[in-house]
Amino acid sequence: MSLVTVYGSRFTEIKVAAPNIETIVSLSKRRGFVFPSSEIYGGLGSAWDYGPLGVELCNNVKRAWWRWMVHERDDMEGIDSSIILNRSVWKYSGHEETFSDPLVDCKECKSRFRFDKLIDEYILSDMARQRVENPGQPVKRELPLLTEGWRGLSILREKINCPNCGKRNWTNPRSFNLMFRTTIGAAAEEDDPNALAYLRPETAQGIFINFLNVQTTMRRKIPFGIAQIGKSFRNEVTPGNFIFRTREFEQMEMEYFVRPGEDERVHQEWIDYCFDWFKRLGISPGNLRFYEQPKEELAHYAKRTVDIHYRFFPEREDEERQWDELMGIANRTDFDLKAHSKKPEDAEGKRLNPDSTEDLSYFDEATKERFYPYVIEPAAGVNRTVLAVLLDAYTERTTDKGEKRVILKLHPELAPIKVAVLPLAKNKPEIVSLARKIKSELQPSMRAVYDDTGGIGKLYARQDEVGTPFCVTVDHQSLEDEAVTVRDRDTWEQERVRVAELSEHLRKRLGITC
RNA sequence: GCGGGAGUAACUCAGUGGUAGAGUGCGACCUUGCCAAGGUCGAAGUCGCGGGUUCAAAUCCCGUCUCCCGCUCCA
Repeated sequence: MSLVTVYGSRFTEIKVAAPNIETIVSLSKRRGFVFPSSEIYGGLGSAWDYGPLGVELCNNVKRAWWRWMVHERDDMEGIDSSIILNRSVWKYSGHEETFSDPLVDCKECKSRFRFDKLIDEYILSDMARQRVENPGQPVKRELPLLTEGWRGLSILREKINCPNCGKRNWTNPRSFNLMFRTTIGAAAEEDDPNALAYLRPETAQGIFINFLNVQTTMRRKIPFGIAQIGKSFRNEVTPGNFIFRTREFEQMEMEYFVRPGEDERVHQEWIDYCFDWFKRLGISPGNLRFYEQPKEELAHYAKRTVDIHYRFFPEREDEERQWDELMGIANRTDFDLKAHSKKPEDAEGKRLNPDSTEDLSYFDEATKERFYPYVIEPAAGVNRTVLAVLLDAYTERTTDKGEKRVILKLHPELAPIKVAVLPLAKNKPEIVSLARKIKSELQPSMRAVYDDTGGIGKLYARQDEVGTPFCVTVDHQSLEDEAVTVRDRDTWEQERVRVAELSEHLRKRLGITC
């Protein structure tokens, strides 16, 4: 097939804009990617619905991840665990206790503070004061830190003034658990502790509790991983920034089980492997970076965590604040498998987990050793990935006529629509029916649409704006030479392709192999 | 939760007490046929919601919800 440039580039400038989130929100709504949820009832804070194009994009992101993470590897299995799990899962994973923020309010000025932080600050400054006042004397720590309970309450009441207004009139500390609660059983009372259940705040626990099921049924040897994609729910104190932080979100998580001692090396391998994935999705490396979480920020289960950041907020002045988390790759050690196992005992021989019926340790046949595997966890958000992909693909181009054109340079694998078939003359029935026929023939192997409402320029512009990689135009000549024009979204170059070879031609350029 | 800003058509917005508007987009038809062409016609908003003041409220007042920015927070 010969490359015939029927029509050369007609743009004078390509401006890769640094779009702010507002631009993407507007485009998303206008073109059917993302709608504000429950809009006709005034909306629901921080909830978004994916429209016809958005759901295609989401599904494509998930499919790409699954293929990269599961199908292309030899050491991976997938599962889909339920969202509501036995409450004990969250008790022993530490989420019931740790996944919450204790807050107090100043009744005078209505300011709100983290209770534990106030106490910690007071104790540290009190210790500093002792050092100054009694140099050389042993320093007395006034009270235990938060991990030992609410015993800081009297300190708060007696010694801490509101940092904002200086008064001392506190509410009781209240625990804001980030897990959504519900009750199981239609007739259960809302506050019945036996009926209490949580919506999962992470998909990981569903993997840990199935570790043995997967390992034995699939006859897996360590190292291997289990992947899962699914919804999670967190009652965030401050959600926001479009789909960046929502209370309901979708995660793509994988737990990779390794022998203790090999965890640090494998962790680093996964960090690099994951970074490559985002590059593979077409995201510019200049908008990606690594972020090593400082020790004090680490989650309760993590030994080391490295995040992959995306420059979500390029409009912010403070360079550091332009970046935020896209994916976290954590070394969770053997914390979770051990926590869910019935075997481990404390110093006095008492079982640490009296509720579990299984021991989730692994027996290595080669070395005849039994141990709890360490876990490396790459966890990414579907929604954040979609947002990053949209931001990164957004391009503005100024044509010769000075018109601004929006082009979404999505990776072909992610594009909601792969090809649009457009008749050049819609008042010629032969051309229209040929175009419709071509569209029908492409349909089974790729997402294809037909459109004839408008001049050709408008039809191209519409497809550019939603990231369709290819447009196929059918003209008078097509009726004679059985060939059509394939127009490229990024270069606007055209080539003539025989109809008989069209499907294969497009599949090749789209990278569709199956 | 506090402070500030905002909410009018699908999108971007004008409209400071007197009949609800523009551009874009959308639909139909005519004309045209390779980068948002032109023309004609059309659909679409109880001006976020509730109350109050007024002869009359998108507009003034009170309440409330939502969004944005800042504070606080963010496995």
